[in-house]
Amino acid sequence: MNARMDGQGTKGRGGRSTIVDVAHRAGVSKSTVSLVLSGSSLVAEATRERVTEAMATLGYIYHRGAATLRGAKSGVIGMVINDLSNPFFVEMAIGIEEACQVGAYIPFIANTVENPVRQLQVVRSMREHGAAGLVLSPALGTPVAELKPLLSGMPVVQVMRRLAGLKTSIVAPENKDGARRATAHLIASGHRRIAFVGGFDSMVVRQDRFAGYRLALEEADIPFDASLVFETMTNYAGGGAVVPQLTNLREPATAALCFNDVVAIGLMRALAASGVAVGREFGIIGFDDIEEARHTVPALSSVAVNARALGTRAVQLLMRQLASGDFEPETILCPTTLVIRASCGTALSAPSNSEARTEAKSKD
Amino acid sequence: MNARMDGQGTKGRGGRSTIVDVAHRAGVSKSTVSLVLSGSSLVAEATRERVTEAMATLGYIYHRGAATLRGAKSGVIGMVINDLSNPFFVEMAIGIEEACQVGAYIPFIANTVENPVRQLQVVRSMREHGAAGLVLSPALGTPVAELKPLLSGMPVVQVMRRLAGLKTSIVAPENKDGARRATAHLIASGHRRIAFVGGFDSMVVRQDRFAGYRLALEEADIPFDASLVFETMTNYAGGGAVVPQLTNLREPATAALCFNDVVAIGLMRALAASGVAVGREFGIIGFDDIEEARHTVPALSSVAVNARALGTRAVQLLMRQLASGDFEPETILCPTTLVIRASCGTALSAPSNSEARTEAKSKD
DNA sequence: GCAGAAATTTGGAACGTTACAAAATAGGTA
DNA sequence: TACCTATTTTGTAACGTTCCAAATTTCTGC
Repeated sequence: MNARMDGQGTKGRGGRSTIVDVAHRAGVSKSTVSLVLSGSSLVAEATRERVTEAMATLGYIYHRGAATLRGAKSGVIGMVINDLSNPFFVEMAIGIEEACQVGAYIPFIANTVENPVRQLQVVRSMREHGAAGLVLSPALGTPVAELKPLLSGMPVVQVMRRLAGLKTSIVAPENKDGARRATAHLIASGHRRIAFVGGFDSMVVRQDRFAGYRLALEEADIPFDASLVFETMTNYAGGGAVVPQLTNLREPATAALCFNDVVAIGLMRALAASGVAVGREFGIIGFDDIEEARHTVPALSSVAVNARALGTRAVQLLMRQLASGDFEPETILCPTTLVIRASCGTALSAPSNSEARTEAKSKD
Repeated sequence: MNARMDGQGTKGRGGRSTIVDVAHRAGVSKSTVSLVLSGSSLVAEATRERVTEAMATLGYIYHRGAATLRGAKSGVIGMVINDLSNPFFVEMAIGIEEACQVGAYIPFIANTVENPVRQLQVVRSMREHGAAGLVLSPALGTPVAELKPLLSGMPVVQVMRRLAGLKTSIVAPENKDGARRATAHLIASGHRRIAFVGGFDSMVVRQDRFAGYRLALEEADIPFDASLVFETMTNYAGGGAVVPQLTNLREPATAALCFNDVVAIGLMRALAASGVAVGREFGIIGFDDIEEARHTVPALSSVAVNARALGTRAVQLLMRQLASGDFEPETILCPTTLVIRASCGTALSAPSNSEARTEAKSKD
């Protein structure tokens, strides 16, 4: 209408070229460009080509913000992970990504570093950016009351962990059953003084695993001894930290079920450093079966949680809800596998637990 | 103007409440709400409180898409990482996050799994979502021609790796110098047949490290022998794969500088499995100094690259450019440290290299 | 060559936000 | 009280996109 703009580019002044610029260049209306963008079959092949070409030469970039304004779905799934320095969660994140990819969603990861404040920021930010849904592995000590309003109206799947007061879909391993089987294995190998090491009582996951541990004791008529339970950080250092108390028990423990592999490895290293022959004198079973468990000396027995599968299932559930529009909470429990290696010392006398898997030495 | 809407909520029908709903509820105009949102000092304290309260009760969520439409900056930094299953890059990612946090930016991570196609998708998606800048650790084999147009007009820092034809800011370790010092250490310990293991010639990082290796040989007047150079995948398996050829050399090698720690550990395990006493019979030095290097048996000597610092510096640079609006490419090289442990067997006879650090046994 | 159908294309009018200029209100002072 | 200055508040016009109804073009069969 008014004077025509400067030669090439014809950008909308902000540097970024718009759908209108493209339309101009291709000699069509912006509606047509929009149609091309959405892959509509209405537009004629020749036109489509002309438009596509114009987009390429102008370096057009789709402005998703403008689109969501009109109600378009963003195609982004937010994944909020508590601790990416833990290889277990990394593995889970990879599973999440894989599943997103097949569903044509793009995952944006945020690492909360177990910091509830940061988690709040990050969830809000994802929300503001129009994420279609969230996969959440919540930080420890998350204040549910503050988090909840940020999640309303969008599908959320809590994976691996779950918050006490937050009613969303959940994908988690069968923690209780896994811990029960691991403990039963130790018992069947002759242990009766079995410690439970790692985590804090406030963690729901620990509650589950701990419950499995107690259940196995109960089933074997072994009295529960609270002095065998050690709360500690869930990292290498945490595992190492309990050694002084563990070795100073009046009635010594002969084995330990650890909250996770990282704790188990920390414990194993510290015990070895203080002269205890792990595997022969002391049995250890971890939880999660991270990659490293295969490479420690002795190799660590562990309750295998398929982290990748966990992530994958979570996204599949989320995508299903997204597709159906029905966000009704749903819970999926994934089975675990007891993997017997050298650290529990008793591979030979392994009981007839059909669900246990003893790894061949040559497997590595 | 027309009939008033239904009681509570008064949402804009899409479920999400808007600035207008808030304004209505607080009895002010939407302009005022916008002012409150941006923390302007123009608005009276009483009004601000009323508005804030209205936002809380309505569960208002800021629509960043609408804001960017008006030219607002998004406050998001995209971080595109080639491989999050590699602990080195995870550590770097954590550094990136930390730095983002202090700068009040929110990082969104995307893992490209070394897949250039996925990388393209992910970069485009970040762009579409209005990321203010990008920290990029590019995937191997990235087609620069396709990537370049997606990056125009936004500040980008390549970290750790760099693409041959892509002119952006760069933050990288002093690869050449680190490799030179590590090789010199092996030479000073009496080795003359030193292999270079891992990576492919197309990787710029490997070119740098390889150049340092050759420089050290040259400085010691040791002729270069191409049969000592092994190209292989940069993972555990890659390191293990070279053992057959390595042990079948006419003139055997007595030591190896590896492209990175993961390769070195793979090599170490495979050598140990075939009966070679690493540390005594064969010296190995890795690169990156990942956490695991401290825990292998024997402990792995390595050229320490401070991954976290690398990430931090990259973001700092990016934020500086974002603040100044000057996106002129800049290169930052971070120094490396040679960490001598047991795997190169010669800690005792360590040369007078003032920059080398020999780790005390008690350090662990 | 024409009506009717089918295939394409096209103007707006939103969507939720911000910036700007202008309006309203409050606070002093003569 | 009337006037001037600060202090607050508010319409209005974008921003780049999609959607819908309506307009235009291209095909059919006669």
